Amino acid sequence: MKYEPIAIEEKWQKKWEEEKAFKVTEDPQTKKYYLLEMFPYPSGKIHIGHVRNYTIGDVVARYKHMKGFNVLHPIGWDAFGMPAENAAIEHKIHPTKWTHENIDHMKKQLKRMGFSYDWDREIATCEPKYYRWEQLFFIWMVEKGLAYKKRSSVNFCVKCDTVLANEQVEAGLCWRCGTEVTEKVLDQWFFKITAYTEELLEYCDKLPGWPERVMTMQKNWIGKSYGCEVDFPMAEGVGAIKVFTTRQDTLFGATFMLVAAEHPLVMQLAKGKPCEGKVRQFVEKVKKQDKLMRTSEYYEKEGLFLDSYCLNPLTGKEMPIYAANFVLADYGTGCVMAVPTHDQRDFEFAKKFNLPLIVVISPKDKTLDAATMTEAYVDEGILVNSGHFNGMENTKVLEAIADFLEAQGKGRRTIQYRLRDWGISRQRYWGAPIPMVTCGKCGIVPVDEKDLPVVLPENVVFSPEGGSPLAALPDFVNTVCPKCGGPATRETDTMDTFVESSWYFDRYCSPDCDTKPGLDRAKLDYWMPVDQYIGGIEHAILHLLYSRFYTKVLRDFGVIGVDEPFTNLLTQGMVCKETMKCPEHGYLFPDQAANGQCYLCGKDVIIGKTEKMSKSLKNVIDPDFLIKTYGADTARIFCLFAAPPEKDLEWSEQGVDGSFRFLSRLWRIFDDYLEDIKTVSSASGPIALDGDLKVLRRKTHQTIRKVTTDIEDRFHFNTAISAVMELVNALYAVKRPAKDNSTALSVIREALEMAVLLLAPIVPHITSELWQMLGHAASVADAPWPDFDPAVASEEEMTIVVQINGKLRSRMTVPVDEDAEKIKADAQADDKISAMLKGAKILKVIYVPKKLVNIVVAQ
RNA sequence: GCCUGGGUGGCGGAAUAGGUAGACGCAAGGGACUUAAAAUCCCUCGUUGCUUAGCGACGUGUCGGUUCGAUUCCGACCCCAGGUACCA
Repeated sequence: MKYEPIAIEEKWQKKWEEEKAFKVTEDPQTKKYYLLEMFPYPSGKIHIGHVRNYTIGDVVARYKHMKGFNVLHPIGWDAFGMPAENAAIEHKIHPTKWTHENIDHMKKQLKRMGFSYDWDREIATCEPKYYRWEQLFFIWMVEKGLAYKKRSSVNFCVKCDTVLANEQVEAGLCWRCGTEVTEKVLDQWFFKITAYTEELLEYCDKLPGWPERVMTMQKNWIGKSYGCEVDFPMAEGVGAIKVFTTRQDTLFGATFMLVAAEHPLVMQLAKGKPCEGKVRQFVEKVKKQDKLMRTSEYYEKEGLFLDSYCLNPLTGKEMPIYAANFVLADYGTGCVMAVPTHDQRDFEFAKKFNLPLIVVISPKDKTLDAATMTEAYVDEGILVNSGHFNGMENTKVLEAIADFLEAQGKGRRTIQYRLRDWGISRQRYWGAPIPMVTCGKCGIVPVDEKDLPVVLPENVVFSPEGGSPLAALPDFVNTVCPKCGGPATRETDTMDTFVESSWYFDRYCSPDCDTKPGLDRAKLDYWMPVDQYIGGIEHAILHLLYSRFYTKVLRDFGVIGVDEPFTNLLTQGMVCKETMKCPEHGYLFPDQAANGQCYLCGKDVIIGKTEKMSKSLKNVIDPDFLIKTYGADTARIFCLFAAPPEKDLEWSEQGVDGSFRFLSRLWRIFDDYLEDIKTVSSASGPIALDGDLKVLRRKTHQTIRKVTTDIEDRFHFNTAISAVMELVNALYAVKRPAKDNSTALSVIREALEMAVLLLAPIVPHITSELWQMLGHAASVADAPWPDFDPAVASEEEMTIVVQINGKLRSRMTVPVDEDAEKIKADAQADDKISAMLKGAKILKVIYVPKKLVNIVVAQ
């Protein structure tokens, strides 16, 4: 009988669906395991990146189930977001329709992959029954001061009359019409994530199940730094410019002051002075520069003197004040003291504007001359020109200068964080409405809890020059004030989609709960936290940090009982592919660029950078062709075999044949032995064997050991699969035993059964079928994970490598329990070795147990 | 730019606590079976040299260091990828 993957897969998928095979409920008697993969945005079709992510998760879910856990493995849809709105503008299709069609299609694709989801828990974040609770939490956050409004700037295209996402800005121009992007200041809603900074930071060291690198990234993102806030009094008039610095050791060398161009202080200082007009022009120009670019080391440093001076608080010297493009308004105080001798950017600026340089840190081995310096001296050294701090090491003087500033009342120790509050306002349609109302009398008032949800209206018009569709709907905008009953207007901004993804894992625990607060505490207490979260490394900071924050907020509301949402995190690498672009028609899907030419105009396609697969870059591969040609099992094993999960993968179909061939090979050897082994039972316990049967049985148990640790300890499915391939190769190598040799056939049967059990989480369809063919009534998915017998798995001999001065010279085979001294002696007595050692002086002999002997000789 | 990772044969990768570099698979070449093809099975397969059943040199992005011994640890550099707060 031939391996027919499509028929087998459809048979088992139908059975799983009918039986709701993966439906779970709380069971206090069984240990729970909550396995979660990051839910997908319903962009249209699943791509290989999804297949990889969800296959990894499915293997772990199925493995844990076989290990006896009560496994929660849910799926849903991150259904709000910009692509739906873009589709509405470009293809005149309503986001609701577009989203639901995409969900329907992608759901079929996921089911066709055989993933073990509890589909009864499926959620879509665009449904009012989901986001109504988010609106409730929003109101509570407003009450607690955790959500507030403040002025903040956005990218804006005047022609399209719309706010642009960073992704929609291409080289400073609007992606749709090419108009230059401008800055617009709006009143926007923020979540006060900074209220939890310290706790978020503290728990970075309390989550051992997270990858070190993600924690490092989050810590750096929060960016706690210790320093001083120093007052620089204005030379004329009153007041002082406050500056945050971590380098108070260089304070005596501060010779001028830099203010971020967009800082309000800039226009205040220039006001009424001859330079006012030029300053205004400069500020406008800088606002258009990309923030990333303008702070870059290589970007032209620009500045403009504001015709004002402040005083260095320690030297009393006058410092000219400049507006500068390389200082950012939103970090620290937006003002920077410039120390040109010890900061490269300040140095370049000083040279350009011919500003004074004072050396305050001197290297130990030479003297610096400010007049002849060609670059800033940024290393450690001894303080000079720094009053009574002269002679002290700069790294040790930080505390002393901080004390001095505090004593003099000229500054104070402060802690500065890089983390900013989370701006959640979006001037878009396809998102959860913010449940607030503006009343002329009462101000900004929350919608009454009983009036939730504020449902997103359907009857909107989309156009490229649209502005916010919600703001154009009088029926939606005009309402009554919940407080005074007078006329009022609704908030027309919607929430950032990261808000939905900050609590969807809670909702999965009680997806149908329709009583306040939408989360059933008893069920959450059973399932939460997520035991294993799996998703792309690209979410290392934003999504994961926001989810951690939101969890703490919900905890403080008493809605949930955990401090952190995810106990263990696996960040899988991305599936990447080169991008393809037509000079006229923009990015192209792979099948639109056949033969290197655009399918529309025939122009040569430009091959771009290799980047993560995403719909906006169109460098996606639809896995349908894999499933159609080879079946879901091949697609699954191929994705896993290609690389370990945490590694990035540049997409290539090379090797998919090999994966299919392996499954066929497994099938064939089963088919071959099936008649002979049907009636024998699988080998178990100690059996006296020799020859290739002994080798096979040892290999079988070594494979169980290897696969178990590869999955359990490090999720390295590629090496687990290799190990099973080796076992199958060993099965092929065994001489066919006679039909009445039941001992031999029981060993064969054991090897075959173990291969099926070990592969069951990876390729569930073929293994279900083979398991059934062996005569098992129960599903392989419910079979217990096998244990190995250490006695059977152990080797009797080992290979010891013999080196001379670290170079491999010979090998020998010795019993595993051989005495160390005997091994060392035997190594030196070895024919090849003794010949090479003739006349040499042996300095020492190193024996690394079970590995090698290294004989060190005089050269 | 900044923060975080990564770089090993023709290709994907393996080497789990510093100890045999290249497991397993793909591609390629050769052979068996076949009228033939497909499928299958077997063999070879890092580079290079020599006196070629064998023996040696070189080899894990580049350069340097630590060590008896470095893909693994340290330093500098190059390249690639992710994030960079409105893609998700």
